[in-house]
Amino acid sequence: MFRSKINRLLKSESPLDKVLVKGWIRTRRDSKSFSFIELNDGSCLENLQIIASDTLENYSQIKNLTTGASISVVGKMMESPGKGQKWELDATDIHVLGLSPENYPLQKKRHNDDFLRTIAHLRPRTNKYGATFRIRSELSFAIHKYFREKDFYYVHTPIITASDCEGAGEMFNITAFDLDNAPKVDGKTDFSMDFFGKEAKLTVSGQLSAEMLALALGNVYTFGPTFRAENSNTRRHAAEFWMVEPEMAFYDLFENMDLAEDFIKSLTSHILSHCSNDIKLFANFVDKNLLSRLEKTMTERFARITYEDAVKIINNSGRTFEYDLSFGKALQAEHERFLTEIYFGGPVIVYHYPKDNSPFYMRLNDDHRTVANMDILLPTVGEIIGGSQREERLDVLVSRMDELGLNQQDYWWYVDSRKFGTAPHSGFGLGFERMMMFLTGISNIRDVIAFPRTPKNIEF
RNA sequence: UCCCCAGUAGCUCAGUCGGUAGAGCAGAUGGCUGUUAACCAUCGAGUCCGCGGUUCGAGUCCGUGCUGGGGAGCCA
Repeated sequence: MFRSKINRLLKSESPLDKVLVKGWIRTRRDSKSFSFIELNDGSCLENLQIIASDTLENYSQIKNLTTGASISVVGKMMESPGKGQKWELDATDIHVLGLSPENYPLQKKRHNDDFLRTIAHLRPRTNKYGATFRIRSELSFAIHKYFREKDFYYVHTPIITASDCEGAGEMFNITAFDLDNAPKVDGKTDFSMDFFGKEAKLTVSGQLSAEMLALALGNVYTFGPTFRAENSNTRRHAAEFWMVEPEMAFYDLFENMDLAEDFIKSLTSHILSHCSNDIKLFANFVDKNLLSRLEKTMTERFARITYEDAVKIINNSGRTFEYDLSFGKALQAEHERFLTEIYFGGPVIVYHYPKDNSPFYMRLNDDHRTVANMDILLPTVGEIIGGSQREERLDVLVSRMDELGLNQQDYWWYVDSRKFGTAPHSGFGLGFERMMMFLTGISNIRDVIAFPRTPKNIEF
């Protein structure tokens, strides 16, 4: 017999004679001659109310079922005489698939996020985390849909890499050596004997590879896992996270910004229309300002200011900040929050940052002191996008690499792309989990990843 | 890595001045009831995070370690 999903059943226009559902019990209440069972199968936030009559042959067993138990139910779906739900399932047959003893950690009341993190294997069974992971799935789909409709190609870039990309960010080493017995030369590990014949790492970005594909296919994007071995202990950082990195041939910085802004608006709109019930949960219980913030993001144009103007605004704000700011200094978290949460009260694009402290691949501006890059800052989550127009001029690129002390040999193929048919191009990286945080109001990145990896945390 | 906070029943928490552990929820039993985190009664439930110290006596004070969280830095 075909198993129905609860999300489909609840949308039914008419009663159904015989349906089969399977799921987990959220709660059970007794009445005089029957028992109410709230069943959830993960297909939606809502439960299906099951009526289990005492005429069922295994009623004594059913009466002892507790929160968390899994069952299979055959019955007739009819209009519910009670308030609070349109449909209910009058069971003709209930099979118990798995019991849930009294020490089942999840109860029908609210738990806090700290505790749920310690039972990451069970928390998807709660309303909030079920909703989170359904939205995460839908957001992934929305990304592919967006780019497909714009004729971008989805490309896969290596997860194992030999170059340390931007030189920024600690990387995880990977090796096939037995670490207690690795070959050595002059006291140092001899990576020429290792699997790849040189030191290998987990990628921190697919950008350099994606550029090569953009310079062949036109517009491309990557969407995959990224790794940082930074000892970051914050609610916004994880050691393993997902990043979306579009890369577009013949785009300048401003076309790059236009795409990034449209992308964020489109994803927001997609989730609001396709996950409305799940989003309502977050609007009601997690963040009261969620809907107005998302609405504003979709309809209003993002503010755009240069880094230099940002510095002026901050210094003329009349506010005192912990860190002083002048040209050349990095915007601190407190400055970014001021811009996006207070001064503009919405998304802000800050562009043309100082050349110093910028990576070698960002295109040098004509003023020779700034580069053609941009960050997009969102209220509550901070930086969600970092992007730039890439340096396509061979001579400028090479002198920048020299300036920063990078070895050209390590990037020979990247430099090659500027020797043969070089072209202006641009791209950006969007932090997928930070987008999830923005859309749900969830304040900790550990709560938008099923099994998060952070320093000292790899339990699940 | 630095600064701050926390760790008590399966869960959420209380615990006064240092005097030997107590509520709600969950569970079990009984009652009531087309219920909505149902309700009422009864019962069982503890390595008070670990180690060391002060004290006649430590959940409580001191030191230290571990774990978790918040903020900062780094970034997406």
